[in-house]
Amino acid sequence: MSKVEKARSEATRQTILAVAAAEIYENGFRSTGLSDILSKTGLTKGAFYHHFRSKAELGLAVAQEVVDKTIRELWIKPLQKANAGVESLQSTLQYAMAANNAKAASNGCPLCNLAQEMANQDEQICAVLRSTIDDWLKQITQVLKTDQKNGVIRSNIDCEQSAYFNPSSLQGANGLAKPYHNPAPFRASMRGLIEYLDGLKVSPELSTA
Amino acid sequence: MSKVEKARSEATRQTILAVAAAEIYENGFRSTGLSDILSKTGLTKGAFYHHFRSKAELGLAVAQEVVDKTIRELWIKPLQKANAGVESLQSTLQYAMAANNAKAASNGCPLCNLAQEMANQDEQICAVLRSTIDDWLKQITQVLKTDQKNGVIRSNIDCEQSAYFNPSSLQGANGLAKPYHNPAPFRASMRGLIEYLDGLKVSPELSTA
DNA sequence: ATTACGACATACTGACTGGTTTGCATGAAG
DNA sequence: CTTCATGCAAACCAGTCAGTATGTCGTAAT
Repeated sequence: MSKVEKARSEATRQTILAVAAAEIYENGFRSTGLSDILSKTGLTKGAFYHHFRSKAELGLAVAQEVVDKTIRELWIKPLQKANAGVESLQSTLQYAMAANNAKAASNGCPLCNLAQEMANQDEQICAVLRSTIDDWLKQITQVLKTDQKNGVIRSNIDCEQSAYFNPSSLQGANGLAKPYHNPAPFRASMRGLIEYLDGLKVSPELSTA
Repeated sequence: MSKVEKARSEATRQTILAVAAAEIYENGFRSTGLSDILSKTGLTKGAFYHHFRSKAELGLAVAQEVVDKTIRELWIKPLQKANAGVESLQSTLQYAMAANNAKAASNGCPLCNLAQEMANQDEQICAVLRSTIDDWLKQITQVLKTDQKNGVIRSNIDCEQSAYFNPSSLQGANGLAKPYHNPAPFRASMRGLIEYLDGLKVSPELSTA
């Protein structure tokens, strides 16, 4: 296997992964047929089953190679810079609010979608999602504790619990908005979450006033 | 059609509805085959298609005759008693927290599940879910406004927006907990929501301290 | 030049899906 | 006692699904 061959092979695999992730994001895992993926990639079943042993394995790959990475890139990494505090957390939310549009509103959050659909169907995918969420929670907890140590947020706050509340509300904002097909409910919920975070601060200044 | 016949017919319809709702709640609409429903009811296809014209119509019926009613009974009605305020809202959340167990954690919220799965698949179901949510939001808004008028919660609170935040966070708490198969994440998120509601009050006394 | 293997394409299979058709039992109406 | 619609059962149908078996082409090592 030459380097050129290997690269081309990996490229088709990535093509399948990307298209599958997009399709699953929009219509769900179960509703996405292999035929949908194949026609959109221009590939055939032979290609698919050369790279994946089953549709379930594809789902797992999407979870750990697309969804997980997306969450880390968009939600965890921005919190990893030095001295990141509640403000950083809030700015990720502000950004998500601004970026949300009708299509994103209908589609929701890729992580949440998978979790929702596969919770009772595929334990392996659940495990992947749990590890993603766990790391997300850890990062938020650290951010809160940093601010707590710096006297930015109140000392009686349970940082772990408050950390839970963040991805939770974010998922909820996504989920509630889906049947509305527009970003308004999402944004309203997000403003609520931002206010909640304001409430954690020692001197609660309403940033959304 | 005699009264006896009519009653028996309606009974089988309700049987189908109930079993279908349970099955959909656990595994989703798409993953629930008619065969699953039929075998669990002991009925046949003939019976099913006598009462429903299609599987889609069954989904719609489940949405408006089971899910909608459940939400109203469990979440909206408790807020309709006279002088219901934030405390009433918080006690519904406390109740949900206590009632949640491993199975409920895995299954999530029936409304959220349907919304999540059908957002891009069935606009009629979306419409039903929207009307349920809308009524829910209206009721919460009224509860908040009542307390606002009574000076229980702060006057600068945007009641509509805060109302959105409630079902949203509730759905999120359900969604986040699903892949964990246990109630802990759900409860942590719910405590966060209860604290948020505490924060709306004029004199914020931490009820969860 | 030959062999061998990786990267796919083509064609096919069996299971299962939602949906239809037809038949039959029962109880009410004339 | 017959007639007839209702409520359902049983068998069947066409389409779709994931998955497989086999073939082909290009590259690369020998």
